[in-house]
Amino acid sequence: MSSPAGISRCATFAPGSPLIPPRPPPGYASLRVLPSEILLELTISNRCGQAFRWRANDVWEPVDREEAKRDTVYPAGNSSSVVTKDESLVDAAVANRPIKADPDENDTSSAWPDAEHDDVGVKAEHGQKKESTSSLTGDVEWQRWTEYSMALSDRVILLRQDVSRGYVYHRTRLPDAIEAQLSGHDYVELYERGTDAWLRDYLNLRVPLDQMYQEWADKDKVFARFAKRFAGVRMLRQDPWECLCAFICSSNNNIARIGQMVMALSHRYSPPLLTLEYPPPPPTTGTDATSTGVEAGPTRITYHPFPAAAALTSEDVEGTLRSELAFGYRAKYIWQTARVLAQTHVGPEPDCGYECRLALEGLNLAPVHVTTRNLSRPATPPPTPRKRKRTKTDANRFAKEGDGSASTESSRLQTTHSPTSFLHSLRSMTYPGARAELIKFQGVGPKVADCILLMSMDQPSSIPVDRHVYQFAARWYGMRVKEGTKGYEELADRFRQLWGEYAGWAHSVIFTADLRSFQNFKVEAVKGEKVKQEDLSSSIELPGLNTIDAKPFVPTPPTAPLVAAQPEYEMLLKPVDKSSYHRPRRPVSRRVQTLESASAGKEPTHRSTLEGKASCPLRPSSQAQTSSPAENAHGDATPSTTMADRVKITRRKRA
DNA sequence: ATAGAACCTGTGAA
DNA sequence: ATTCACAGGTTCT
Repeated sequence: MSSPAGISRCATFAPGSPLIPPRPPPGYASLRVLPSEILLELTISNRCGQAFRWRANDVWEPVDREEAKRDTVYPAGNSSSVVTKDESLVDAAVANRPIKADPDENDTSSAWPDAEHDDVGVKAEHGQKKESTSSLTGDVEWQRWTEYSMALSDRVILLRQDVSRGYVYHRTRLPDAIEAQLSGHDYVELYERGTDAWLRDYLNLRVPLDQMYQEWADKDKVFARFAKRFAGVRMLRQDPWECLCAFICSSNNNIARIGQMVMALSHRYSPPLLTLEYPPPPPTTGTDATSTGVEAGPTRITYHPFPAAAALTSEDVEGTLRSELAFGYRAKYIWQTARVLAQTHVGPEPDCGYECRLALEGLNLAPVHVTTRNLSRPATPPPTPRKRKRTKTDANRFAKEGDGSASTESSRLQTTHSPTSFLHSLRSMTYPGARAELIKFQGVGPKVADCILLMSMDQPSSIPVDRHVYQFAARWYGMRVKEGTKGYEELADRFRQLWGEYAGWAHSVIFTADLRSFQNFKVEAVKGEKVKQEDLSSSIELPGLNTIDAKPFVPTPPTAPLVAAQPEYEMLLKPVDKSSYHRPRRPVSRRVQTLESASAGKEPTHRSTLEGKASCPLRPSSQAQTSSPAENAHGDATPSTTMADRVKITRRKRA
């Protein structure tokens, strides 16, 4: 166990030897995962377009010189976690207690007291009161972490990745009232274990990613180009309801705004769970505020769970989403979807903490919590020759019926599922069956359905064919199809032919590599010299790829082989890809449309109001290193206006 | 059955 | 200062 001497700060990589024991920060538990199996930055970061609710905060900790004396023996090899039973773990956890949300705050514009501020993590004014940081004596060495955090229904999960050692560290934060009462034993037994189980499930750790990378790279030269630089792109197993909402928001939208919308939805329609405080960077780092001289205060973040469908069913939701949260035309889709779900599946929602409970019990499917008796639809793929297909318009009508006054037709369709359990139950359906169910919702088409299936419903072969896919299919694979239903399916099938059962996972690697947000990811910047983009745009010799005959591909239920983490991992630092491809121009007709809508008395696109300039430091400025100014709002979470800032004006014409 | 147009909003670039 | 294209599409005609 020879650890390199100088790996103190944000080591991009060092070989993750199983012999190197984990060194979790105080209060954190360890989960053994090599970076080739998952790289959080490429997976849960809200820049990836997969999950949208994780925050990324920089945290600095003084480097502990003397070896942390931990009594645990860490097994080498496969992913296995160690939950330290040491009481000091709990002590440390309780020491840094979360701050309560201000109860006196009076916010009329929102349902929850803090909703105007917390979703952006307001910087506190006073930078003097440093409570947790040790007094910084002369030459303290600081280590910077990126900490990801997200609220589940009953807790906040904190995640850090130690790439050099091959561990993910996690920690559970609870509301004040609960955390104060817990003994160390309870903390571990009631919460930390559940978090660990949830994390394994959520991160899909049973799938051997590194091994699949090798297989994909063998079959696909294009994939091989990205395999090293974009190692660790793993598909999450997200909550279906949240995933459904997020990808309804995704239509005709960019990743940054999708994330903002999902966050805004949470903060507006679910109560605050707890507030955490992130200290400002230590002065010694000299990364940030040295130029300004302004001592930054701590960043406070209040976490909200994702709201249940029932919270989005009241009449005013659509208008609120539209005028206050700037959802645009997607407001109606979200509202209708929530309404149809809540009125169709009338069983009680699972209690708080169901995510971890499900994972702890090893139950992948929803029907555990709710009896699924009078299902109107079979749990197996529906026999397609139905008399009269239930159309989206029908669903729309159904949504608009009064709450209690269910027509005979409606009541016949009701189930004892809850919205949550119904969506979970789609995980046990076949790909076409679950897809058909999803497409019934307004705002869900083939692409969005495939996103949901891939990212939350155990359909790893599902390939969402979007603009990117058409583009790189043509450019890199020579697959040219006409955009449209037929081309969509053909393209997806051909990629399934190429990549196999987990084709959707491979697709995600290419997709991520194709994001402009990651255009410079792990690319050594040659000083002053721009790397030419011809590398990627130039045609690549790919004999055979163009002639894959599109046999119908029948997706199979996912298998879950145990992960065999590869101990070796090499990072490629070749400055190969600095691509920015040129997207195809859209039809000129859009110009007309824009002009027309602008002249239709809408609010101006750019508001000049400055009053609501509250920044949105989802990530501290030091972390936003987007080098491409052309990045469409990816690089920084600093909108010109806040959600609460906008004035409601438009009474939309409803056709 | 298949094309086009329309749809909200925010941002960088021209 | 203004305008425009574009962003992980879907719905309607």
